[in-house]
Amino acid sequence: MAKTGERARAVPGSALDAVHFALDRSSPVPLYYQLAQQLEAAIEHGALAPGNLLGNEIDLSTRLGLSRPTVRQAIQSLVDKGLLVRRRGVGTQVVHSQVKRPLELSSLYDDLEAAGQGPTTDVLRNERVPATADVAAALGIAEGSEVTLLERLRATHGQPVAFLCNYLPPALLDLDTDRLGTTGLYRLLRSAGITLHSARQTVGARSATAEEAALLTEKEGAALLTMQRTAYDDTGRPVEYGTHIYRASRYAFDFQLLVRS
Amino acid sequence: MAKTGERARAVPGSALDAVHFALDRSSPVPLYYQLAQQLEAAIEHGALAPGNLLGNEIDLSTRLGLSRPTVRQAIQSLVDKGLLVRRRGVGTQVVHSQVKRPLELSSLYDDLEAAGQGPTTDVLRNERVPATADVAAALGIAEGSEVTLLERLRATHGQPVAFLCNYLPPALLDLDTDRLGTTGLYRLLRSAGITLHSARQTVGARSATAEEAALLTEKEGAALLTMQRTAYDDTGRPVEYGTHIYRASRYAFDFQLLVRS
DNA sequence: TAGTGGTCTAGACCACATT
DNA sequence: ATGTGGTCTAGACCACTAG
Repeated sequence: MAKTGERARAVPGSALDAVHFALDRSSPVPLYYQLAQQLEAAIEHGALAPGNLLGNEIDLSTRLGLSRPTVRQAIQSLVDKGLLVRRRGVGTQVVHSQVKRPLELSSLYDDLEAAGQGPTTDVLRNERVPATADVAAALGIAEGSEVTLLERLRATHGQPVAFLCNYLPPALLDLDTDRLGTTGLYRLLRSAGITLHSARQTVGARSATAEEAALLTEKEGAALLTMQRTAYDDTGRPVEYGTHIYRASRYAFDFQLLVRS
Repeated sequence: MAKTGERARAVPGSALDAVHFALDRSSPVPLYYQLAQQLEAAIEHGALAPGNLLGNEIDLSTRLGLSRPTVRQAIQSLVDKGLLVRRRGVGTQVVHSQVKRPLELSSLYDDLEAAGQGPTTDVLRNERVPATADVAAALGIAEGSEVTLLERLRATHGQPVAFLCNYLPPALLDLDTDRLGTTGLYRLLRSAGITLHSARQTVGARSATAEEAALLTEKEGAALLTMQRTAYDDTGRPVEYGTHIYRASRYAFDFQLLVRS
């Protein structure tokens, strides 16, 4: 029925034919994940350029020796990441922009470290205190019950950047002051087996009080960026409540949002 | 083989037996989506309390007359939303916190309206101008090419809240100044068939200049919250670039993050 | 040992967009 | 009319967790 008769179909090639995929069925890594990673790598390093079609899922699955649902699962994970777009009746293509960094629960320490700023941390306080009303509400515990209070001053190149005040539920973990001086709180939580899952944040601004100004070596009345955050683990239990203030002259939040369909 | 003989198994009931699910196979709405919505409703209105087990997926699927993959798809969508947690060998349960609002590309207009603040908008400028270097870079177009410039002052109860400056790519759409006075930009874009997909934001703070102070009826030097945002559609093409300033005394960003696994 | 979710298969039919 | 992704089925085996 094909108009071109027996001639090989001059398909666009889908830009994916040149890419070699190596799937290891004996690996404990799921096949859909292996495929997703290799697709992502192909996009990242340019083998798949923005706008390129991926080729239909049926062909892809037979070519890879996988079932269509498995291939779909791989593709879907990249769609969720914002790297691919599906269009019914058209195909799947690479998004046109270089959107890369996903949204993250920003860790100030990691942010600064990634920027090569060599962050340092002074632990000002690390002790148990009774929970005030706002802290108790945020952590979902009784007012007056004991919580860990953590006050830290973070700096880069000897210049203060932020004052961090955090509260953790009782008996969650023992925080080693020494280790807090050399790493971030979230990394410490992670290494203790606590996986953060979500957080509620409020970001605002206000003028520095005299005390805050002295602490951060700003002038009284200087603009400060403020952030309150309650973080939850994967079961939805509050893990941390913090009140942070940042020198607006030296820090800003930078993040990427993905809109929920 | 059951130790209890013919007695009905005294299963915990899974708290889901009492919930009635109405699936309409003739509806154009996918079955997995119908199920997800009804599960979410059950969680929202308390029929499924935090910590409740959902019951295993096989039973659930036979009980609903669906296949397991379909039920899994419904459950997975709620897991992605952060409402459910899966634990291998244990089961699926409702998260322990009342995390509700997902992360959204915050629309100031919608935020204020949702808060019952009855926002008003003064359109100060709505015209075509040549793109400056920063605007051109953000929108991925040539410097000097024509873009739509939009300047708006937003207020509630007669009090200014924010000054919004936005740039849109050429020929994207014609913005009706009258409609901009009564709704938000994002809603206008949406009704024009443009679906936002992701955005890159930078949030900071600074002290108000004399002009800004006058515009927002603040004192010179007052703390302002600043936001720059580039928004992209679902193909990754830039759709809007904006520079906003907010009175810190009257506004803060409030949002929820979901950590990517 | 039993039960759970995690993964995977090999099909099927439908809705939508393009030609 | 054709080709695409969107949905759905009815199984299967495995890995992990619990008692």
